[in-house]
Amino acid sequence: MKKKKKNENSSKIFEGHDHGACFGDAITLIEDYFIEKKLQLTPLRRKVFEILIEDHKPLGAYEILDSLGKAGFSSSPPIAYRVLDFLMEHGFVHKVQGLNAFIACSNPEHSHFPTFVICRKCEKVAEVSDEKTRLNLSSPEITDFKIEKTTIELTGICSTCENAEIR
Amino acid sequence: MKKKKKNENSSKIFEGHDHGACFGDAITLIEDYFIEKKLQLTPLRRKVFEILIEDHKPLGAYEILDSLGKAGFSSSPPIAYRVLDFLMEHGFVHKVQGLNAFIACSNPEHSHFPTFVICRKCEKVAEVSDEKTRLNLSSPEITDFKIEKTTIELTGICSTCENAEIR
DNA sequence: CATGTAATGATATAACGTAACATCTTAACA
DNA sequence: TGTTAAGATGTTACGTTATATCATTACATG
Ligand SMILES: [Zn+2]
Ligand SMILES: [Zn+2]
Ligand SMILES: [Zn+2]
Ligand SMILES: [Zn+2]
Repeated sequence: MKKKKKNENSSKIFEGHDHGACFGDAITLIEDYFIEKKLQLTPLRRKVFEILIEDHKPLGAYEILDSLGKAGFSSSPPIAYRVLDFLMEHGFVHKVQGLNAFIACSNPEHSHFPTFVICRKCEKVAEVSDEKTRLNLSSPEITDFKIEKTTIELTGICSTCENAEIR
Repeated sequence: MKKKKKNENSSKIFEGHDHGACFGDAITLIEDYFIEKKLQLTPLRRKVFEILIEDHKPLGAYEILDSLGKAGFSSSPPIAYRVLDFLMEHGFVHKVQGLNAFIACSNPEHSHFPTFVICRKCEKVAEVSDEKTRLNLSSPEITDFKIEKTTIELTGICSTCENAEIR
């Protein structure tokens, strides 16, 4: 199961990738994690995660509910929110606050404080590990505060969209 | 109008401050800015800003609407959202995404990418200038992206609340 | 069987936000 | 000064996002 890490040496966060491998790897990873932690990867939870990892972009709760409905599950709001909360607790899903939407984690192997880079034009979203973009939290202003969770979202325009805008 | 800057040498971001001076300074600042930019600081806009600066904490749009209603203004949703958008455009108000709430800027003199530090227990929120906490955005991952806006929110527990939790 | 616990289902409603259009005010200008 | 255009506010209606609450199912344990 040891695959080459995706985009390891790339400087382009919005590049494509081998999504088949990405999908398979992610499923394996969540299965293993759930077994190890003695959690139930129920059909509902699996389906929600699959919907997110398949689309590989942020989806609103009600979009997820639509998909769930089409797949034969209940599609009442609490269903989605409960499962999403659960998956978020365990680091397999993040919420993109600026879009009121949810996205499968691109790198659940790391315990991390992810940064999301969001193009306002093409609406692509990239998750960047905190190893790459790191807040300077050493300033004395923050020493009397214990950080439990971070929301870091960078909105702007990707080079592809910017080049398109110029002409 | 040259007052000593608030908390200049403090290491505690959740400390109190001279709110009378804070309020007065902020009003003066926004008045001057609006004159300089030939913008209308109308009664409605002034009132919304006063509500926020007075409370000095994040308020939901509907809380603001309540206050507006009590002050004799219309309290239909678009009123608040329009004025908030306007004040945000000019940097006098920020949205705290994690709370769906709005807060007066603590430091509108700077053009900045602010960081918000949010205690989940006492719900106090501090705005920290980007001069203090700065993202490392030099990583090649982000060089093909032009950042226009940042959302940086650190949620956790302040030392006061943590000490209270222990006993 | 009785009880407990985890997960899911279902209804209703709260909270947040916007589109569209009407009315009123201000600033600019002939 | 009256006309006009732009800016600001008001109003209705609606759309979207999220939660509270209670009911049901399934399965484990004593
Ligand atoms: Zn992640
Ligand atoms: Zn783009
Ligand atoms: Zn600010
Ligand atoms: Zn606190």
